[in-house]
Amino acid sequence: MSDEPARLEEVRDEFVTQWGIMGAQWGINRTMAQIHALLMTASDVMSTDEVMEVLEISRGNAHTNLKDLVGWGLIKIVTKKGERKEFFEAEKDVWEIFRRVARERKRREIDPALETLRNCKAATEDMKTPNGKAFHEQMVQLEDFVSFASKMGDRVGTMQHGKAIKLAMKIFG
Amino acid sequence: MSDEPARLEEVRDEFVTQWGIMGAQWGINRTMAQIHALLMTASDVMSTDEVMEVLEISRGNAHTNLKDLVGWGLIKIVTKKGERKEFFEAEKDVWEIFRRVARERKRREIDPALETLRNCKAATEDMKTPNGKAFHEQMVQLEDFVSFASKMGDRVGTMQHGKAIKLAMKIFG
DNA sequence: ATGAACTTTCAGTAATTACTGAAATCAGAT
DNA sequence: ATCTGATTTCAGTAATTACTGAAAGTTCAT
Repeated sequence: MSDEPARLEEVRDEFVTQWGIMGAQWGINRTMAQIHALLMTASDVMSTDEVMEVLEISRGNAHTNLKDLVGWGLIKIVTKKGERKEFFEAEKDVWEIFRRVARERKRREIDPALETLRNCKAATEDMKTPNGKAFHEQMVQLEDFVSFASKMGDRVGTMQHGKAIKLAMKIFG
Repeated sequence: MSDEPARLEEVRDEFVTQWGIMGAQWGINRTMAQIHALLMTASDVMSTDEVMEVLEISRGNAHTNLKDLVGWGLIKIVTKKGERKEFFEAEKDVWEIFRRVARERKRREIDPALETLRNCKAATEDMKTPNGKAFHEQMVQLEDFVSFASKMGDRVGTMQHGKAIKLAMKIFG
């Protein structure tokens, strides 16, 4: 039986790899998801150089993706006193991660879709032909649904963990 | 003021384009999303050739993406009697679309992630070092959350529109 | 069996997206 | 002002993903 630290590294590697694949299936890029997985399971903050080394990626790539993760609110920059370098630390609370991803995806994906739907709805408001009316009605249906999803996103995004758990129990308990 | 059919075509084009962009931001390919948008707003079934013509894409491309959409359960093949050709028709009910997408994404993305998490959890079950314990705990947290999400997906995937509305009202009303 | 109408596959190519590495820039210490 | 240790940018390149078009396959009528 191999020693524990070595086994841990192996398992962690598997996790990082799979998280990367998963990220890629969603719209997120593989490296960004891998860095996130790495930091989520790091026992301490990491520097850009450490990330570069572990994942064997270039400085530019590491830099870009670390900053993107900061943009998503999934990791934050920490500075050590006396050190000039930046270090990174991931949010580890799962509920918090979910909230931030939900908020960000809503902002980037749902909101623009909603705008288009509203345009298309408005532009066909007054149509009289059966086709025009049918199209308009489809836009109404979509807009209703997506704006509902958007509101849910807002709700969840501001909900505390405890509240969410209670709510979940009520629904699925 | 231009005539209604022409205006409708313009608006519909905008919708198709934007739906394609949205699809691309999610993991779905642009063309597939465009075809879906096209069929969702079609007043009648469409053939492969019609789709090719409207979107100006090749036969191979149209074919592949139409079949993928069938695989997602978002459109279905209809045959007209006397005609040998296949025609396609989209599910237009928004709730039904949502259910099918939820079901499919769960199957393709959530379930495999869950398997990895369970592996990583099991592989670190017995660890004694602080790092091993911390990693294990993180896997437990993630597994709990993702399996919860998975269960939600199942629930929603089998829920009827009316039930869902009532539930939503209870939560967000 | 032959052929017409249609569907499916796939090798080659185009388009898109991600990554590298080196140069430019920045910020604090001397 | 200069140097040092770091961050940021970006032109060029690599990798990935999507698309084309033509050939092969299928199905049904004759």
